[in-house]
Amino acid sequence: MATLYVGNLPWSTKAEDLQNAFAQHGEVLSSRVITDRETGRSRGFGFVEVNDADAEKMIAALNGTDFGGRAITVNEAKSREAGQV
DNA sequence: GTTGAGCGTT
Repeated sequence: MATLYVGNLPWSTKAEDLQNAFAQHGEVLSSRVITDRETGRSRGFGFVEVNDADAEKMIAALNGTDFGGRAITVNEAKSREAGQV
């Protein structure tokens, strides 16, 4: 699988919103919206875990597209664990 | 009741 970074999200975006949007373009394994740990507010970005074979297509399909009124940024995520070779 | 580049949590 692959992890996708999703940025420029509206404050009101939820994990299920990402899952719904990405599921239309590929196989979504899981999704997560990053919220402030101390306040609980959305940080305006998140991550979507998808099938590795569909990751590129989903990035191309959703990167720069309108989401809740904002053009979101979608890229392959780089992070703390897993996904790095 | 806010903000706007950036890469999360066991």
